[in-house]
Amino acid sequence: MTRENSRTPTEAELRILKVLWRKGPATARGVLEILEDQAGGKVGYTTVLKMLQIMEKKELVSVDRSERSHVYSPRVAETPTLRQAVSEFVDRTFGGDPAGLLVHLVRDGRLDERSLEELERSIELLRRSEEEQEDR
Amino acid sequence: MTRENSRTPTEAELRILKVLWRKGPATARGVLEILEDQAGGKVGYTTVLKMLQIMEKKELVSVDRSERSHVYSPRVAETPTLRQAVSEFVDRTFGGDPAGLLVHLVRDGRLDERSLEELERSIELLRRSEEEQEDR
DNA sequence: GCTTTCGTACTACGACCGTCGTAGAAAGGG
DNA sequence: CCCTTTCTACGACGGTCGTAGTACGAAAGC
Repeated sequence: MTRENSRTPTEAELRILKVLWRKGPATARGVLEILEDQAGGKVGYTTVLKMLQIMEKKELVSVDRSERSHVYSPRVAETPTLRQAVSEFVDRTFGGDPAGLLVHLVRDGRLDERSLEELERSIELLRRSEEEQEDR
Repeated sequence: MTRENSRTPTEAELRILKVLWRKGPATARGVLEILEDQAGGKVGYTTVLKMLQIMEKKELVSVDRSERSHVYSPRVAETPTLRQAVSEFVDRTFGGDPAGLLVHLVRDGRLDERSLEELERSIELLRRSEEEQEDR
């Protein structure tokens, strides 16, 4: 399977993107430091740098080379990226039908009350937007 | 990262497992035929065979070699496998918090009205069961 | 019996993934 | 000016993934 050009970021790429989404533009060292903080992740500096360079090639990040320390910024937004990841996962794992996934999720008991409320809000929002479409 | 020994099946492995879950024990050719039926998937016979052999090594399937044509059976059950896949995905993509995933799912507009209603029912059910626990 | 068909075993390959080592440029301190 | 630190660039490596070619034996057909 000739790897499709636009796939979801890999695991390591996503870890880095999350840092950039939270912190905004950062240098390789900046990303490294945050990565090291979280959950015993010992990574080499050059590893992070290489990752960022690869991600630039994939157009996941942009880079400002005007200073000696290059500054990387996310080039993809969080929401669509995650949306695509979900969509791909649903396709691969549940043949494109989200219902099965939902059953697993809700039954897992990992949702707290706040999450449930937000979920209900989302449902209402979706219903309303669909009504609008029908009214047209 | 020394790949953990018990990870979720890969994409191709999952495709094959799905066949075995639906059809029960099958030969390499049997699996191939079903795979070819669905969605223009042209695969080589030896590819499927190799996959099955790898999956045996990973203990995803068991094999009966008493006949010339080896017969493969799934060795992992569907529900826990999918559950694990979901869990891994939630960890990787949403840092272990399923709420974000749900929001994406709902917003994706891939859920029809029936699914939404079922989801709401599940939420209510979950709330009630949690109340019970608190009452104890 | 001889040939054609069908099955498994073995090997390989290209792509990607995550990880670094090392080399060399650049900046800054003394 | 030289030395140390701090960057980037380049290349490599061990692993997995998906795919398949080829070899060879066993079975089946004639």
